[in-house]
Amino acid sequence: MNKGEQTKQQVLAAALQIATSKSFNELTIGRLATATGMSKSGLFAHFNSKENLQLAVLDYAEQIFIETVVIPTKAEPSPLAKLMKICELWQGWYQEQAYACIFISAAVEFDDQPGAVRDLVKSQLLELLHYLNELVVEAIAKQELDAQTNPKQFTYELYSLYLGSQHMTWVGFEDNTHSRFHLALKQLIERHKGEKNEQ
Amino acid sequence: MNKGEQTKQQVLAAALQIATSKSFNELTIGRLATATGMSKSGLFAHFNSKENLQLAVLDYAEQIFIETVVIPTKAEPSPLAKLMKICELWQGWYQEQAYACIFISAAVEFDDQPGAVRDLVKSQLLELLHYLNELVVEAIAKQELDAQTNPKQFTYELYSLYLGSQHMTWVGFEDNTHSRFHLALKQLIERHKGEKNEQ
DNA sequence: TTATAAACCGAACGTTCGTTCTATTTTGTG
DNA sequence: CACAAAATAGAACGAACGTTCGGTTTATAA
Repeated sequence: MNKGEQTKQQVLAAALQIATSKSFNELTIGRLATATGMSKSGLFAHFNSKENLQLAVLDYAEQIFIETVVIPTKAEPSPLAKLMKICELWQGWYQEQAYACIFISAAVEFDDQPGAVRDLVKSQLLELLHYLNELVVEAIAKQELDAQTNPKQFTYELYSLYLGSQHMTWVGFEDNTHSRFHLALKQLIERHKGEKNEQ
Repeated sequence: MNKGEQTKQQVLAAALQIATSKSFNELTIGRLATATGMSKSGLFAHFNSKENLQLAVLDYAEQIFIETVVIPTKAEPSPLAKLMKICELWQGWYQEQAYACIFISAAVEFDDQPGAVRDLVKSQLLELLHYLNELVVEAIAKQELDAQTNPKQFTYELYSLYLGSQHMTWVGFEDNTHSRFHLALKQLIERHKGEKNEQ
């Protein structure tokens, strides 16, 4: 690996740290330069624009997200087990040293300003939803979930609970062990498991 | 009403417009001055600090939120009807000209920076949750909902769906009529209505 | 109507922002 | 080792930020 790529990785790691523990607005070139002990211009040369830096950070974050919560899932024996494993790893992902998942806060911060960053965040989140949905479809195929289960509806409700778990924990309507989240999740799955249920 | 209070209200209206359609970070004194046709210093004199402006905007937003989605609820005959009415009005509240509810985006923007603004947002959101929870408790008392229903758990799941509806709509996993949200809501309520259900 | 207070403006402050230059140092290669 | 290329630094830019201050206009009450 070049010297260039090497320091770029270090810069990205520091940048992700800032964007996660603070926010994307606070991820400024000057601050990042200080954090890495570089000069503003020296650091800037790696990205050539603020927008490129933001895009690179999101790519880097996705890479780590995949390593941290998607890859470990592959070992699970069945689609439903994978799904549950993701839910478990999710909490650790965002809660390491931040209040919220970086993709979600990026979505909120960029939702109103058109551009490449917004487009990337949107596609990343959509990709995750599609992956989850795929697992749900597979779980139905393997009869782990009810045949009448609407996959997208299931995915929608599952992901809503994930969103809820972050928000509620921050606001103080959930404890640190996420017990409400886990209970809701358990019931969501059981509801789509056996016999005939509503609709 | 004084001249002072009068223009202050106009300023707050413009400020809320900016904070809603753009974001709180983009609510800058210079921009707000331009939007209202005032000078920076003249406008500044009404608040004496940026933080006071932000606090004032949140208060103003809460006021409008109450007028728009809480007050109209009072006319409903029962707690459960009130609850459903709120869910209906919610969508119109945030979707007027923004992607997200201002309180939620404020929560994300300030979640990592301690101070009066963060404390206010947190208390406002918690207050809403407590109000919802109160309605659930009343609905149980009037036997509109199952006696075994855990109110806070119900509130948690209800609000998670609300969070989901915003996020999913933005990301493109929900249609404009919020059909998944409404289906999930309907099933959540029916699940806690009749006979014996899970847990 | 006149005096006083409230409201507002214009200019400037020190900072920080993203970005652009021109050097200088460091790295990798023949 | 030498030399080109890549990486980094330093200084400066125009713009925007929040804030302060002195002065001018406007509203309000006697």
